[in-house]
Amino acid sequence: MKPYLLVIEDEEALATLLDYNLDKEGFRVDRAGDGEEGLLKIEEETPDLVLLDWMLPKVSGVEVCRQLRARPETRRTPILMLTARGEESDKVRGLDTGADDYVVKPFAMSELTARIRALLRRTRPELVDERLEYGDIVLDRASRRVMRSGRNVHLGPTEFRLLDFLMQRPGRVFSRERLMDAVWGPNTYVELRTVDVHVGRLRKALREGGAADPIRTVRSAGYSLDHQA
Amino acid sequence: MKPYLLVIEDEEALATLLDYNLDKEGFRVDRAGDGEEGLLKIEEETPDLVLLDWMLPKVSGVEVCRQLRARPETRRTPILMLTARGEESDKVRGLDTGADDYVVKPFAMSELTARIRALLRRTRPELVDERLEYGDIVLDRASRRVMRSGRNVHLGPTEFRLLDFLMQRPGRVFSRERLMDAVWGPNTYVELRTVDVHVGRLRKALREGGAADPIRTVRSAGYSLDHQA
DNA sequence: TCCCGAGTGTCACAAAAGTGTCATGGGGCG
DNA sequence: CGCCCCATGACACTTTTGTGACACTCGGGA
Repeated sequence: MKPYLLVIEDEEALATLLDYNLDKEGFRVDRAGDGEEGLLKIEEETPDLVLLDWMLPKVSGVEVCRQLRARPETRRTPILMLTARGEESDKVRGLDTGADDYVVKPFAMSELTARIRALLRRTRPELVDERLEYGDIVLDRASRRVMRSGRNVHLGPTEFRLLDFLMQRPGRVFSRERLMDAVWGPNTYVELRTVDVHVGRLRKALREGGAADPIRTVRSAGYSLDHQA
Repeated sequence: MKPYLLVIEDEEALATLLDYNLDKEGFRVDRAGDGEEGLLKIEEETPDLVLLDWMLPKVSGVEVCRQLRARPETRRTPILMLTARGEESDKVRGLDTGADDYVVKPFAMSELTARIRALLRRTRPELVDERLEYGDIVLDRASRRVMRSGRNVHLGPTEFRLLDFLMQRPGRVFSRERLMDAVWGPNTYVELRTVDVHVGRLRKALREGGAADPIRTVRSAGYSLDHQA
């Protein structure tokens, strides 16, 4: 749901600051203290964007860049470099290292988030955009509205979050546990079958007016937003 | 189907935590309280990866490492060491004990799973990859879909797991016992012939639309996913 | 304060989908 | 030519999912 950023930065103070501010801006943030750790975390879960310090212990920023560009899963992952003033700046400016953008320390947090959003919009618009679309379904976050083929669909808050989540990765199957975590929050104690009920309600609302059911049930696995069949 | 991890750790609290979290991450986990028990369990069933505490009663972590490296079945089994801060760290860091990686306690669960996945990807990519292909058959774990020559193939949960398993080692022949273990789980009491029935159902589903039977029956031995002779 | 309506979480029961066994009939292989 | 060994349809049984009903909570308004 939230964009997932990985901050690879060895300077503890800066990392904490970034962590705090980016979290406040609505990003999910994880942190790595050096290039090696960063690469590992990336392997676990591909971030939506990487904030990368230029100078790093163990594996340098340039090297991390190179490796990310070499892997198919991360070839298109945006990389934003953090550089100190004067630090190899010519090379960085050209961005021929594979990074997509850079900021020079010290920088204003607002400038950073602006650049982050710009990069994200380019690669994964569904993460920052106010509106998600799938087939004839449109979900508008700003106005909290859902339309299907132009017709307004009324959803309760839970159904709205559920659809929002499903629309971020259409086709992918999510277990009830996963949906519970994503939609209800990770520390909620609710009957798992409650997910079924809400999926049912969402389905009913989306089918209003005779449209096809856009949710696929995968027996013994979960649900996905998907073309049937 | 699920990667099988063995946790060798004497600290009850940590072991339970690991058990719980790794299970949630989709691994099958077994636990041993000391090195001796660990070696026994490994002999019973070779794990896909071993999580090994450095300090252990009876047989130490280092010794377990050594013994695993000495046996052909486990020579290539990845070992991830768990060490307390400062504990023999130089020696561990060099990984000259035979371990493939290590984490220092206390550690974030996300870091641990990242490293586990990284190691598994290195040795057994088919265990963690999202998509398997063989000939014109594509199995996508994320969307839980199987396609043959672009046509969607509907499979029940058991047939899906069965195909998943067969696709991990195409061409190789598996006995009914082996398939039973892998697909039904090691503690299931079901008639062996049931495998035949499910193979039959899988075949039927895959032949849908006139395609050739991709499963080879090896008389008095088992089945394999294979081009027919 | 009290009432009301939208939203939620549970349950129970029905329906759908998937499973395990068995019996029967072929077929391959010595 | 016989044996095994396998393929397969039938079927009773389980498991999993869909859904309507219902009781509760929580903010507004009146």
